[in-house]
Amino acid sequence: MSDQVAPPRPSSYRAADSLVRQIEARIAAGDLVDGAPLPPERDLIETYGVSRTVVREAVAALASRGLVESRPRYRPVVRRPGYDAALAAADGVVGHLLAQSGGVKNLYDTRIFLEASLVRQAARQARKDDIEALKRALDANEAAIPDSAAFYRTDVAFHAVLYDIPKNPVFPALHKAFTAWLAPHWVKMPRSPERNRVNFHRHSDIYNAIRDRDPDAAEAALNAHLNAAWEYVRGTFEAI
Amino acid sequence: MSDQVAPPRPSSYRAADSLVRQIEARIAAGDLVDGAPLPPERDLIETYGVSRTVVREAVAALASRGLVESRPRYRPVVRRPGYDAALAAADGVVGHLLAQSGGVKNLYDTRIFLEASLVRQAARQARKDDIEALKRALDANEAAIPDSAAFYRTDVAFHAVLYDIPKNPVFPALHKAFTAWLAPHWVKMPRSPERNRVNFHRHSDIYNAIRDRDPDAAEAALNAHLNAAWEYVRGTFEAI
DNA sequence: ACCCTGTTTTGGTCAGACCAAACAAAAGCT
DNA sequence: AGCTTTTGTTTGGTCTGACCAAAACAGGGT
Repeated sequence: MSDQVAPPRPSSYRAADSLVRQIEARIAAGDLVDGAPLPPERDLIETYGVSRTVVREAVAALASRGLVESRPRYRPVVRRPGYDAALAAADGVVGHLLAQSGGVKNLYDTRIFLEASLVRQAARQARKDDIEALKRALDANEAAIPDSAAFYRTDVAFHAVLYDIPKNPVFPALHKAFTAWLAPHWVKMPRSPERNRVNFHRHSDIYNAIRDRDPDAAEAALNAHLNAAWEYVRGTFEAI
Repeated sequence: MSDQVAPPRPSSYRAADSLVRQIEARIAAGDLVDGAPLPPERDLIETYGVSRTVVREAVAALASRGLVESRPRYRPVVRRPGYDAALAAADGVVGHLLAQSGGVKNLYDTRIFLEASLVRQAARQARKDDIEALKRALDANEAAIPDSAAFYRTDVAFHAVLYDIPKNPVFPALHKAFTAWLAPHWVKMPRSPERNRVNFHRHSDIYNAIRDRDPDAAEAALNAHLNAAWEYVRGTFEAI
């Protein structure tokens, strides 16, 4: 009865890799649905005829790929991967990159570059409801000027609308990733209602340019906005 | 919900996590140099006073983060993370995304968007030596017209120059990632000297526009180029 | 020097065990 | 009944110790 169910031992490749592929297939096939817990490790042992070591390694690999979400003592939860999961997988490495010299600047420059292109695109192709959504985000931003915490949230939300306009799910995922990665430096930036008001006006400039279908003005406004913000953030890690 | 890209650490007291952090620190501190093999598992057991299980889990986690490179039966090799490692970490998930409906299109659209912005930027800010490098790549591309395999390589190399112009290491990493992810579909695209010649002329258009400092023309040429290419690629996975 | 061979390392896998947190059901209280 | 408490079970996390096979190493013969 202690006979092995797994017959072939390829011996050149890891058993865990094989298990990973099998579970991946089950997720892709819908056998393991999103949100449902993964079968217990001991069940997987029987099902696939491997040792617990292999199962655990496979689950860990799945988790690192974002296909399952495993909290310390809970059953791992299956996650059909989304575009944000892809970026989340890069999270660990990005942490190191940010710690390296110039890491924050490189990433932030990339964001500015991307976002400048987004507003340019928006000025040319945004639909009416996109512009309305942008307006709503702008209004919410204005209303939050007195409250710096709320202002930060509405600030992020305003920019998020920009990433939604192309209707490509990659962009919102990028926005989430950028804000998550840069937030640690961001929150250290001094904030005040006065600064909030200035930032709101920058947002307003961007909105107006998009509404007026002026790509160059939109791009210029956004660059001015984010470059100014950079100056404020830079002070928080002069040591690097 | 504040669904973060980085899974918030839920007061996890996993021994492996602690080990991961310690080894990370040693890599960051230069104690473990890039390219050197990681200490044997049994040494780590003694050094950190944990079981082999924990050590192996930690090494696996490190590997998934791209901090070490572990082939099946070799000593893991330390890798100081670069920007491409970050994208490589996302590789696993991206594979699933590409398999999903519209996945390839979403990613390719993102690439077109990015690259269009790059050429626009290049037309405005490329330095003389950038333009010379582009010219060299273009010439190599022309010379390779008769040889489809060589043409593909020089094609990629030409686009790579575009990503180098901003002098931001994030972009070349993105280029590597994009080509790696899209290559499987790309190689299935029918190729011929005639098609190569057409593509070369598109490249030539892009180069000329950049040299002439005409952002709009550069962007238009690139969009025409990549959108045309999409039409050829699309046929390779109509099933999706 | 070079190639072959036997020994030692070292990663990969397995088995069985224990603990503590999470979960679920039964028991107790209001 | 409805809710809280207790208890038993499940399940992930860790440890120990062992074995195998491939890689790295050390000699030995040519």
